[in-house]
Amino acid sequence: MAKRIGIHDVAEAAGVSVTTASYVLNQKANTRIGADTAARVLEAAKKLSYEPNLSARTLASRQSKLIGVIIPMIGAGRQVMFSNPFYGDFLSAAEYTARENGYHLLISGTATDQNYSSVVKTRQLDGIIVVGAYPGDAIEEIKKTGIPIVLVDCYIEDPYFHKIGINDRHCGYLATRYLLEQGHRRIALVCGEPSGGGVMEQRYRGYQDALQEAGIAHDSRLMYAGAVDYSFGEQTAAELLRRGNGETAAFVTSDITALGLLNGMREQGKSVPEDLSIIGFDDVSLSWMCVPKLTTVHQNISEKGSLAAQVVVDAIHGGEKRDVMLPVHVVERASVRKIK
Amino acid sequence: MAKRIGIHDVAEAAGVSVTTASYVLNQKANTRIGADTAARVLEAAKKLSYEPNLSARTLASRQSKLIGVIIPMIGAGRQVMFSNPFYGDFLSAAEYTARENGYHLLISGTATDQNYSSVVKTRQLDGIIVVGAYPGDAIEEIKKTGIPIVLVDCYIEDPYFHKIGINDRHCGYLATRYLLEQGHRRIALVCGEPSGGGVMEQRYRGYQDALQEAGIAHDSRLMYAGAVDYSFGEQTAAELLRRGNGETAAFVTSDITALGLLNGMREQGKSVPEDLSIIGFDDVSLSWMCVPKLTTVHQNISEKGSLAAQVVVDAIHGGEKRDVMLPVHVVERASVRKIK
DNA sequence: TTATGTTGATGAAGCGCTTCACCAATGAGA
DNA sequence: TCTCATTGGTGAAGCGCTTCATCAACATAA
Repeated sequence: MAKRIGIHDVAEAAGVSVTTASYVLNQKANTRIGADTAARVLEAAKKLSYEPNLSARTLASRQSKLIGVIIPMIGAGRQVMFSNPFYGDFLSAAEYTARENGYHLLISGTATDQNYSSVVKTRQLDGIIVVGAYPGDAIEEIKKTGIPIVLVDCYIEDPYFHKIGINDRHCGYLATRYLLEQGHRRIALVCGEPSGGGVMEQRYRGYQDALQEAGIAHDSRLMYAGAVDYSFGEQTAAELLRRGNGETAAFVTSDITALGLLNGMREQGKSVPEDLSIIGFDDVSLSWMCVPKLTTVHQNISEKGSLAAQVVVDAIHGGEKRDVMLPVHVVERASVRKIK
Repeated sequence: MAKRIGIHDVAEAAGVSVTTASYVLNQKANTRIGADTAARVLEAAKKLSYEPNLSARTLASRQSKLIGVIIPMIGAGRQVMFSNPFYGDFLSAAEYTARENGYHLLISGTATDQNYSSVVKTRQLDGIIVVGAYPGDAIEEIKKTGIPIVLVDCYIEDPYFHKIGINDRHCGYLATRYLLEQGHRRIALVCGEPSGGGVMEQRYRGYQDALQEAGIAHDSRLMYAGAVDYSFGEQTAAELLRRGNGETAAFVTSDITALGLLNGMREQGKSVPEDLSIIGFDDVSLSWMCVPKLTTVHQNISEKGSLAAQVVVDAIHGGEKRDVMLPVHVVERASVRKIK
């Protein structure tokens, strides 16, 4: 383990003071350093392959260059954190963009919404990204620390937060209208808990909007609410057949659940889209990893992740309040059939 | 943003010196502090809801309580980092165990094997977990930093590294033997690049072992080597039918690829397991998220992730060299049929 | 009595970096 | 000539914590 080389060594090698080296290395603005001096420092740093000690930097500057990510709905224990591939894609993109901006991501693994504010403090997080929080969650606690917070897919009214999301209500409307356009009249809604002010509630409303527009009375017997996972979709297949309400199509508010429903139907001896048309939501990779490929509401998950990182970085640098709505569209594949 | 309270405040509140507070808070051994004094400090810390500043701690103690994770095969750009759900499960478990031990995980998102040693230095990582590295990778660089390194699913002969894995060769043998036991004779092998000394090579060998044991000559025309992803499996379905070598079964060395093959076959108008039996590898959640459910070689991914974290933590604390082989077994589901 | 431990607690020196306040030198303006 | 900016650069004080060396007080052994 070679002797760790510090800024002191760089300064010495370049024949300048530590202060000067620090200024150059940090490309500080409003600080007058001659071009040639700067070049000398940079060269020395490169030659010694100097790597700054971030702990020291953080301590002195009060900036950790670390961004926290909270995903409240992740499972307990050491179970499936990314059961929904949405998060994998999201995080991957966020990580990339954060890194490009000189930040690292600290991902909260367990249901740590409670004690996450402790991490914020101990690790001196510069900013934080929260995905899918419901009103009433413990974000308020973090808010107290005063760092920028970006809410993704959250419907929390508070000007303090930056926001990124899609128009979930409109999405629900689009998906349902698409089904209607294909001639369907009895349309099931399979979704996560549609209460509590989250995205599910919005998508549910959109579903109602479309039905209403088409002059179809809302029939609560066509609603199947439960978890946002594969199993619920699978169970719903059985339940749907048991109830026998004659649905010809289903709007499922997440691809993972849609996949469960699709496979569940097949296990029940039914086929998709012949016996039931299905439209999903998210357009995760899973949606084309099945037969038939899933028709779904596409949202650009990578873009969302990347933007979340960008917004939080900008906010850290004093950027203004952001509130972004990303575009979506229905992508037609093979799980919906047209009926005359 | 309330004034940040430090160890100084705790010490003051407890009426002791900062040193004493520090000793108590860190539960330092070999340090004589009276029980009542310790209690006072702890109480003060709790009352003030003191959270240590990890940067300061890291700087002073040279321990970051941060563990790096490198996954070399992740994609470029902001694309799919966790395209293979294996990683999600693995990381989730590793994160949990690390956290339980007072460590956080720093996950490398892009193909940073090159510059990762820079992260090791700048963030002062205490240890590192490397998944699926091939010999010749830039781990040597990191090795120079002297921190404990745990290699997961790697076949690199070097006593410096701790190792966790499964007996991939035996796994390949088990999977193939299972197929043989079900009466199959012409068995395709669909795998990632079986060269370069990685797990794929081992599984390939196991496949050969089983064939040899059964007195079946190895037929290279039954081999399909390519990427470890869904698309390759899908393509292989077409290729397999094109070649027309009469395989009745396939051993696919990863579930994600197996799923691609399974769905690909269906798209080609064939059915599984009637026209082709498939056995996968890993037993990721995807393997039961399909119809028919996938027969596969089960490995406990969560256990692997958890153990990786535990081993690196132990190593940081001076634990001895570990070299663990986790057990595996074939889990029978519905993608393999018995032929007489 | 003195020497020797033992227990409980502390002062102060950093860890490697940032940043404020300040300084020396030079040029411009009057 | 003197003053006042401007440019280029530096000294030193921390950031909040750990940890080494040291100490006071008291008990025990000789």
